[in-house]
Amino acid sequence: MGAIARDLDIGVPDDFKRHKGWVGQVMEHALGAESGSAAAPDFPRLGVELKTLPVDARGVPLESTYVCTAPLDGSMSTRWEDAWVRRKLSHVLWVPVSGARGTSPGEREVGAPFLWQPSVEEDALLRDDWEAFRELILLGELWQIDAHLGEALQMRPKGADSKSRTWAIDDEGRWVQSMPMGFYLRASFTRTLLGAESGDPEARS
DNA sequence: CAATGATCATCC
DNA sequence: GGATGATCATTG
Repeated sequence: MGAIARDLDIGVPDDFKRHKGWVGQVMEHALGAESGSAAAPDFPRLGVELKTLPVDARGVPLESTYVCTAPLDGSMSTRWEDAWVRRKLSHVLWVPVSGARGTSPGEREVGAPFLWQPSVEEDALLRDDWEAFRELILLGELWQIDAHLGEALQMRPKGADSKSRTWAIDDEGRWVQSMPMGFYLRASFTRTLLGAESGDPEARS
């Protein structure tokens, strides 16, 4: 990663404490992704999202993967087919980047990227989780939501800090201020995507 | 504030 | 050691 960044005249930080998105930014630049912070795919003409995936030396994901914000204001779609989460995950170019926690950004190593489209089974798994979250969100039962829910997809806070607030609708239909939440893919799920690539039979099970 | 990009810090 | 909840930077 350090060599790639230097080629692109991008600075190489000593750690991620204040540069959490650095790997993703460098890869976007390196691969010619266009969108920046816009709500569009990284490769608009291809409809492909780019996601880096931190993995350890064995190729096992170390972190969950952010997908998108969860709308808590009643604007969430009713059908999975229309879900923003689903669109974002319909075509993903995964770029594994190795380095255990503590490995400096410049020392991280890029692995073999692979283009992924959810299989029928994966789509169904994501759909089940999403529909359960949809129920809680649309019923306004936000207090029931935490990161323990969901087999593949989970919901976690997604704000500048714990004081961040967004508008939501509670269980009696009232507008309330609530913590912004996002959808994330569990590391256990992304691990199954890498399994077929790793050559490790155990990783596929 | 919300979208993009994620990892950190701490608890279990 | 892994997962949860918190946090950091940047852009429009």
